[in-house]
Formats: sequence, structure tokens, C-alpha cells
Amino acid sequence: MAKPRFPAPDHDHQACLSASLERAESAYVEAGGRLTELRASVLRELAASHQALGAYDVIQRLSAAGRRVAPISVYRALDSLLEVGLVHRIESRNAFIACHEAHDESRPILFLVCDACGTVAESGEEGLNEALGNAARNAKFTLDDTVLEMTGLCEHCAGREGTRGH
Amino acid sequence: MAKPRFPAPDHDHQACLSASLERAESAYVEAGGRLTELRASVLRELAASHQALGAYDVIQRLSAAGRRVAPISVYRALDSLLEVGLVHRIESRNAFIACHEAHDESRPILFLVCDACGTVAESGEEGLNEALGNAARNAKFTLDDTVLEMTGLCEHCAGREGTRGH
DNA sequence: GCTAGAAATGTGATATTATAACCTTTCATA
DNA sequence: TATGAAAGGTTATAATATCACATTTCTAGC
Repeated sequence: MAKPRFPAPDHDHQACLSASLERAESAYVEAGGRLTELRASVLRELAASHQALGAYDVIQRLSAAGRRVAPISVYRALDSLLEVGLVHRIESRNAFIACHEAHDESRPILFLVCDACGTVAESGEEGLNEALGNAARNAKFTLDDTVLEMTGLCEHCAGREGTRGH
Repeated sequence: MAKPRFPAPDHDHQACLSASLERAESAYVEAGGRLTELRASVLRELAASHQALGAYDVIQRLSAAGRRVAPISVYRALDSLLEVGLVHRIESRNAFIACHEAHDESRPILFLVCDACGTVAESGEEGLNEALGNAARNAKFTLDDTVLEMTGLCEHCAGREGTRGH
């Protein structure tokens, strides 16, 4: 993950989706839980796009797909997927995205969120980790978790502002 | 703001509070709005500590101080204070803090949030800006806003975990 | 002073996000 | 094939945030 990249609007998304779901099974084996039908369904809805979805968006989509699920169930599934690292939470949106790549666990992830199309890219930018470490050290802060999010326009939307959704 | 610092539990908080409120009047003159009684009240509650408070915490405190205010009014006051830069929003907590120092507008602020006592420190760490700029450039991302938050334990709580509130 | 328009706030209702409490089902394993 | 732990269902509710519209307050210009 040297460079963060926004997927082109016309990329082969089926491949992304498959990759995400394939990783899921093994991630659960490694982490010690089970990729249940519910969790897989929730992940599928998230992985179906590169956009951040709210928990209630997921509920609506599952419902549209013929499956009624209570909020608490979706939140539980999301919690589990977050723990296993298959999903990320975008704090500034109260929303979730499927993780589309493996991460170096020791590094925080920077999310780039497009305000126009809602697409989220992940970055493992090098210098970032060091700068954050310095800040923590200077403040004598015992670091637990890090939230790094940027909002703006992705390369595909920058030229044609006002557009919604690729 | 070279080094972020967590205020000592026994620091002269009256001074912090006064400083914050003094800045407020001039900040509004500069920005072109008015520091109304409501906005000052909200700011006062936030500036009364270095902890992040939820909007409803503010409502409760104002109520305890004898002033009943509707949620929408507090949110409007908070929006105004945020615009003027007197208050910051901590996304990972859905909470707000009074800004206790002037910032270089061109740089994002890193917040260090103590999980034990809730105190928030602000940092303008140097390298950070560059790393974020690189990430944006690499992704061809047109940057608008940045959310940088770290959670963990402040120096005062690290030694005595489990403690709540200085 | 008086008044028109803009800015701020009040009022009441409601939308959105998230969790609590308790019960039932599913599944791996002994 | 019983058993206990993990997962999920059901119902209710908490916590966070906003909408729509009426009223008040402030400022500027007369």
C-alpha cells in the first residue's frame, strides 16, 4: 500500500468484491470467530461499493435484498467485522466501509473521503506514523488508537463538482 | 504550540478559562458575528474543563446553572463557535471542547484524547502536515478538511489506570 | 426615535445513530 | 447427543442531531 488510490468509476468492481469476501473467511479462521451468514451479508453490502454506508443504510439494503434485520443485529455484525479488521469505521461520518486491502497492523490507516461521491480510499502514508509517534511522545501520551480522516474531492470528482456517486 | 501538553490536574484553570473567554470576543469581531449570551454560556461550560462534552452534557450543565435550552439552540451555538474556531469537535466522541490556544489556520490539529479522564490536548505536530499533504497528492485528492484524533492515556492517568477525572 | 431587514433564538416535532435487557437458536466439541 | 459458548432475535429505549416555522433581538439607515 505505497500510494492510496481511488478506484476508477469503471474499474472491475466484481474483483474487489470477491477479494474482500475471500479474505473474510480466512480472517475469521485466524481471529478465532465464524464468518456467519449475517456477517457475510453485512460485509457483502459494504463491499458492494467503495462508499461508506451508515448502519441503517446497510439495514435498508439488506431489507431490499429480502432480509429483515434489526439495528442491534447489524451493529453486532459490524462490531465483529471491525474486530477482525474486515471493516473500518469512518468516525466523521458515523459510517462503515469494507476493507479492500490488508494492513500493517502496527500502522494507523488514513482515510480519504470524497465529499462528492462518498468513496473512501485508504492510505498507509509513511511519514505519518513517525509524526504521530512524536506527538504522542512529546505529550507523554500512551497511545491506544488513532483516527485519521481527510475529506475533500477524489480525482474523479474534482473535475466535475456537484456530481454524486460514480 | 511546539509541544502538545496535558494540563496538570492542579493547574490554574481559572486562567485558562479567562483566556478562552477573552479570545472569544475578539474572535467574533474578526469573524463578523456576535458573541451572544447563549454562545458565551455554551463556551463557558466547555471552557470550564479540558474535557470533551457532548451537546447534551452542555444542556444539562446549563440547566443545572438555571438556564433551560433546547438541543437545537445548543447545536446552533456550537456550530457558530466551531465556525469562529473557538470550539473543536472531537469526531470519535461526538463531543466538543473549547479551544485553549490560537492555531495556525493552515494546519490541521491533532487531538490527543485521554480515555481515563477525558481530557483533550491539542497538537500542531510538525511532520504531520507534510505527511498528510503527501498522501493527498499521491491520491490526487483535493483536500478540504482533516480529522486527526488519538486516544490513549494522558501522562497524569498513565500511572494510575482506572482513575476518572482529574 | 422609528422601522425594515438580517441575525439569532424559541418552540415543538422528529430524524438518525446506537445500545439495553432478555430470550432463543446454532454450532463445535466432548 | 447433551452441553456450553457464541451468535442472533425481539422489543424497547437511549443518545445524538436536525427540520420547520414563529418570535425576538440587533443593526443600519432614515
